[in-house]
Amino acid sequence: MPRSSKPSSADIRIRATRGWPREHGEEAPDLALTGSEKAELGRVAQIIDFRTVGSEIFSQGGDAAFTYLLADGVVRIYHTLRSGERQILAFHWPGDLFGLADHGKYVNSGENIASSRVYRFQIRKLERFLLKNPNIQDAFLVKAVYDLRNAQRQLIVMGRFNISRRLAVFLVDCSAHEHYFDQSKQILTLPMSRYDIADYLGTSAETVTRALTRLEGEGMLHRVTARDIKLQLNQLKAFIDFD
Amino acid sequence: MPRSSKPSSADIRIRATRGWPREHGEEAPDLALTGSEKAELGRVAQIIDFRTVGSEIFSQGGDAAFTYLLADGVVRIYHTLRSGERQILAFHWPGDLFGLADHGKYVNSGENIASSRVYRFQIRKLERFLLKNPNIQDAFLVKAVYDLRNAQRQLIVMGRFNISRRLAVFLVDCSAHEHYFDQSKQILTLPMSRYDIADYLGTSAETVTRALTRLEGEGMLHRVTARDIKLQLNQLKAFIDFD
DNA sequence: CGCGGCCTTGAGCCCTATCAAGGCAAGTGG
DNA sequence: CCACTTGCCTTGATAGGGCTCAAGGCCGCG
Repeated sequence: MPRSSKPSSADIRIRATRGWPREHGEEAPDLALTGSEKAELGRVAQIIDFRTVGSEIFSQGGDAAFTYLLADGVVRIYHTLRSGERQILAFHWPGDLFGLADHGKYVNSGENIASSRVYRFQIRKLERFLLKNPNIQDAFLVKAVYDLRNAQRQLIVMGRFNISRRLAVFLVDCSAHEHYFDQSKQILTLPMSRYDIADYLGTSAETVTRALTRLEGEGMLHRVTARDIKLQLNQLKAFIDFD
Repeated sequence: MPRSSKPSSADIRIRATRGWPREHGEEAPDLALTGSEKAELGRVAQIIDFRTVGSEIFSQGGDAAFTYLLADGVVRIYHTLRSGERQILAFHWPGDLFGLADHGKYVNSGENIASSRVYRFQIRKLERFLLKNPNIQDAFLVKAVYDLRNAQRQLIVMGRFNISRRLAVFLVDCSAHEHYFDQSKQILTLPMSRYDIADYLGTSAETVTRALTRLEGEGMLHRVTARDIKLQLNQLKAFIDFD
């Protein structure tokens, strides 16, 4: 059951770089918004808490009233085909914007896969607001371009990598998010299931498991538990051999 | 050999919708920019002609000085991996913006695959210009989001469709561009090779041919010549069964 | 302690990649 | 005007990666 509360602009952040993520597996920094810009943005926002995992934040085909900014937690964005197949298009982490719409309808669905806190902006209000605040509008543009680069990167991964490499890329990407990666132990705690990973990588849950087994056999990782995975980042990055 | 000339803002257009392409296979309309906005935008642009097919407009890893807007022709955007494999990320048609960069370097390469005319904007100038022209900046934001939706759509296609369906989607998408699709004869004239299509769909040229053979066998299309293909759009769309 | 969801492993098959070779069309030079 | 070249397209044979169906194991929770 989501609860909404008054906005506190304190921790408004939009995560993006003005370019391709630098060192692969490094978290992108926040865009530079001044305190007063954050405060203004906070004024057009509501905060909503999603405590229970797996609640729908918005739904494919539903009326698109809001654009969302994740403050805390992890969100999966997915599209469902008529056949019932599901493609996960992105996992979103704190500082990400989401809620693409078309002609007033959401194009995808969004669900939190960990207890989450989101800001939401009424789309019409936000549009007017951005037109009056070119610096903030610029931040949104930079973020959109950043997401576009990421989507293109994923297209490369899907188009040219086998499942093992796709998985390796995915794990390294996840390791960029401090909250889920214990730097000292090098242990990644996955917030999503094998099915989620499979639907993101364009494969099946079984194949994800098998790819994990293979990577483990190669000594690139070690499954402490199903969701806690010790990574050998250097080996994984060498294996990925991106670019 | 590209030739540059003075900008004439007459035909500046940015093709995008504020949402997911409506009827699949319909060309997106231009964003509403006033005549004076187009004129202002034209003032910060140069026009360049690329007569010979296959010239490089910009190159992965090269210093990113410009953002490009296609006035005429078709452009392929691709990324080359260390292994030499190539993934085509997009084909661009008139009204499209391209030239993503990171930290001053282009992330991908761009080449024209048909005689093309492009506007180019010096990136620094463009950024300053957009900050002073919120309506135009808004158009760029809408365009970026439009491209993001398209990239996500392609992710669905790559993640969940077999090659025949990917190809069908591709052909229907191409048929949206009047200049290459003879409405009365229902004949699509492909400006790109089988290799280009393969590298876009994440497969091989042989498999593209085989998929064409299969679709032709099903009566969904007919190869008049290798590049001229008569489409049965209704059947193809039914076969795609998107959403 | 038993249940249910998630994860893992196995067997068989199919789609697609790869390697190889031949066909076709356009352009070139004699 | 015709042989030759070259790039692109098509078809065939074969192998293998990944999907699907099936079943068993593990863990957290009631």
